Amino acid sequence: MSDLGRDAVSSSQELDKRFDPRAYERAWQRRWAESGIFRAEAPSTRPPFCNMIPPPNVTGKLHVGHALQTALEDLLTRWRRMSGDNALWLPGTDHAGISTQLMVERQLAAEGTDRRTLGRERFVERMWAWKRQYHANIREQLDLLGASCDWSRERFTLDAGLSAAVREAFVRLHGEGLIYRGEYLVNWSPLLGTAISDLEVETKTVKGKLYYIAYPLEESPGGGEAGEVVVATTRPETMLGDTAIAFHPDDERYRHLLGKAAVLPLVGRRLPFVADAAVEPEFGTGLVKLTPFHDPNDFEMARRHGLPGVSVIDQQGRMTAEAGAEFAGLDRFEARAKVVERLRQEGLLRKVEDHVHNVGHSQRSGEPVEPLVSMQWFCDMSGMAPRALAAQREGRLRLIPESWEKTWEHWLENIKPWCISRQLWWGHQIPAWYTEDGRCFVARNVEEAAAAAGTDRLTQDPDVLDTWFSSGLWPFSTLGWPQRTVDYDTFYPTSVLITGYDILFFWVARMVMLGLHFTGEAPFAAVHLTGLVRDASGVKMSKTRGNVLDPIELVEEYGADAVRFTLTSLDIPGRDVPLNLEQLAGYRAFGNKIWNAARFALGRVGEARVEAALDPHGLAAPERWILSRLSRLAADVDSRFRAYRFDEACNRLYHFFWGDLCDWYIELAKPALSGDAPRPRTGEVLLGVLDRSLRLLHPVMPFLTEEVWQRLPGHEAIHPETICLAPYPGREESWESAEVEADMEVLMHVVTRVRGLRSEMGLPPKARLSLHLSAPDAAGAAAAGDGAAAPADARAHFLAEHQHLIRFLCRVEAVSFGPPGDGPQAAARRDLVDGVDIALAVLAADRGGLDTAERERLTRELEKLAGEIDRAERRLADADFLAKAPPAVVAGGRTRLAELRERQKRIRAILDGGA
RNA sequence: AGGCCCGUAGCUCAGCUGGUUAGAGCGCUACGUUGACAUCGUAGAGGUCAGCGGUUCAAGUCCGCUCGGGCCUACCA
Repeated sequence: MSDLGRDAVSSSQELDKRFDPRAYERAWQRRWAESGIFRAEAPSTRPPFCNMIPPPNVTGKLHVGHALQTALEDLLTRWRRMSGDNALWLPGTDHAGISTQLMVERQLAAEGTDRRTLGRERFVERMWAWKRQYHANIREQLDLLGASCDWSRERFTLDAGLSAAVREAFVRLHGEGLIYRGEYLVNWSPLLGTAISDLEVETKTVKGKLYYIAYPLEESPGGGEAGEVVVATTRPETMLGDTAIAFHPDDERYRHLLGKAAVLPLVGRRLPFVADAAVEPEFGTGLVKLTPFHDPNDFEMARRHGLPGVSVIDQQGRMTAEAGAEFAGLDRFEARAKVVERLRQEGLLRKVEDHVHNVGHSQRSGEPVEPLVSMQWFCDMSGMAPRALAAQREGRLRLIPESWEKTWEHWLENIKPWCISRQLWWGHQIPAWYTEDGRCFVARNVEEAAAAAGTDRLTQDPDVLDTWFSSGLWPFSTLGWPQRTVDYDTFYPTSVLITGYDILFFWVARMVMLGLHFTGEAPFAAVHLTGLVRDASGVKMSKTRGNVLDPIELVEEYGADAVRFTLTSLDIPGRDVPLNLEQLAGYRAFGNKIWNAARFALGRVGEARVEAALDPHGLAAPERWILSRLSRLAADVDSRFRAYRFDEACNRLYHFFWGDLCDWYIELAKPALSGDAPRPRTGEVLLGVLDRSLRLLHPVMPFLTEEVWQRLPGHEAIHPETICLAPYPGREESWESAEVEADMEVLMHVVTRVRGLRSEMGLPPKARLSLHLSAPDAAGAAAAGDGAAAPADARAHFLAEHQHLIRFLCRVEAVSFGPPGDGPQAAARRDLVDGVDIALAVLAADRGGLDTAERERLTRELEKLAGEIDRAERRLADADFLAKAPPAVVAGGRTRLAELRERQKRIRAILDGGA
């Protein structure tokens, strides 16, 4: 395949004293890419694992949210690849219609031109040039993050294959009557000059006014006095398009108006009264003016009552000729002021109130959306939604975390037609052609349309499709659909999708619906929804706030591995991701720790080599302990990965490496490695543990682990070339021993307590100490504890056997064993931990008195103990507790109480004696 | 209006199916350059787990309510 493993990236075989991710990250990414090790097989006999990148927009650079998703997707892919799966992570980008077009239009504006001047063809060329440039940036950024994508399968939503898939999907849906064209009220963005879907409308709470306007009643035929009615509105300019007035059918105040009419001020149109339950009697005056063509509610009501509508606002947000000569051409907000002014002149403005209400804004361009009637293409989702719901309910599609299920259900149960046409130039042009006499033919291409139309004098529909239409096909269009390709057969349906919850409806739901519709299967078995990345204080990142962090700058400063580890460990289900720099620095320090632990090991393991198998027989306790811990770690990591709890997996990896391996095992190994107290195969175990730790860490920290692993003598026995393809370590039951772990735990607790005593006594650094240990404890609690714990004398034996380790770790001059009374009488301090009696003696010359600070501390300790003893006693005196709690819990309580009492006694003795 | 999430140490957050003494990282304090690491080591201070009530022998952990914060969905013009 390649010469990947032949020599490490840096020429020297030894690890540099300085840890610097920049020295190797880029180089490894390059080597991996060149070697082709991330290319998936098709067909393959290995189990498939596939995840599709949520295609980033080709609008520019990746943000931290992308980095989070990349870290998780790469983690899963690397983990499954090492576990032997045929892993495919398919990369690609999205043409992102509106956003990309806006970027290029901004560029054109800076050059003093615009797209209309350029013309459609040249504009689209320009768009492609942009795409090529930014696409390269995105590839580069994914590389820097260590993404192990299969670039040979890269896709772009506008490339030929995907475009064919889009046309196929459109034609089929149209044939099934699910895509149709019609004139309806849509959300219109005057600034963008296009219709947008419901999802692209953002509701904002704004302070506005509520205008009360008097509408004179039509004079009755008999010539009786007419009077007036008052309606309330937030948008007076729309009155020019009113065609009726409505009230609630039960509203006694207005019932008599049924069959009558009012006269629209300024216009003179006759407005009939209608009764409709949608009217809220409590709001305003209980009378609603109906403007069917500029308000969704009114549109519905007008339809129910067979009322016409008048378009008074055009696609630029200006008043139309139908609004009357006085207003035609005015901007909608100018028109508002003018209408109000005119009403005031006419004496018809009764009242103006401040009013806080919700107004739909265009998500991309920010201005208030204008509901208006226009000819658009729609996709009817009402048949697809129930299938998507069923897939989730029946477990064919898992949402992780599950808390999203209700939201998912709510949206799908209230699905509305999807407006899929956009009045833009960048995107998939709608595959519909019109004859000169206006007939419409939907087809895969113009030839097909011409054949159907019987003429080639055809014009293609100028509109393009909503970006989300093509991305909705992503999981299968990228694999060659509608062709039945080998890739499709090998990888579809895919394994998992990782994306942000903000596009659950935009993208995930549509992929599921379209996937089920076209392929009969949910496009992925699980969706892991990540939170939104926020800044350190939990505030959403935004350019205007200036709190945006660029993932690539973070990689430069902290290294990709630290960025990945940080983001991964912050992926807590159902929570957003607060990113702070201290944390990044902390995980970079973790990298440093790994680096230095490896340096230590490489310098000390002698002739040992990494072995594929490690036999625990004949090993001493510290070696058996670390192997036991390692096996449990591997089991934990596996279960946490499977549960999508990457945060927990990271925490366990971190604490194993730093705590178990560095803080304890390496320290325990030092005396053995330096020849002071040799033990069997210490070097082999240290190297073996390091090898497996690196492999376990690799999916999270690919660069560092590869760089270090390549230096381990004998690593070729695990994989000849790269850690990326080395087997992922699993549980090793023969390594596990609860007994050894329990014994070692006592030893470690004793060591920690002795260090504590030493520090509490405020001794000079060079103070010479001797330690006397005894077990069973003098309290004679007779509590040998539960079955798992060793009998006390065996425990003493174990400690005695490992006294050289205790001496080394506690840095005491001498350790002795025996009944408590045998200890040095000059014992300055005594304590009890895990049933082991500790007596620490100091040479008189090194010892000062019991100072005030220590006296205070001990007094506080005594108070705390008293409280705990009290609680434990009361609990053990409770008959209900004794009767109902499991025996193990009761026994545990007794042991603990005995130990608490004993500690209390000792501390009292110290306070009395040390005076 | 409906739904979801959150309120645990100074900060950012863990705490799985309820079980002894509530954890981590960072920050803080004291001490320490022993031959992997000062991007370090050892020890330490710091929490009435938002509040109230309930279930239970036992509740950050389960249930209800209240308060506070965030988000999503929604056609009161």
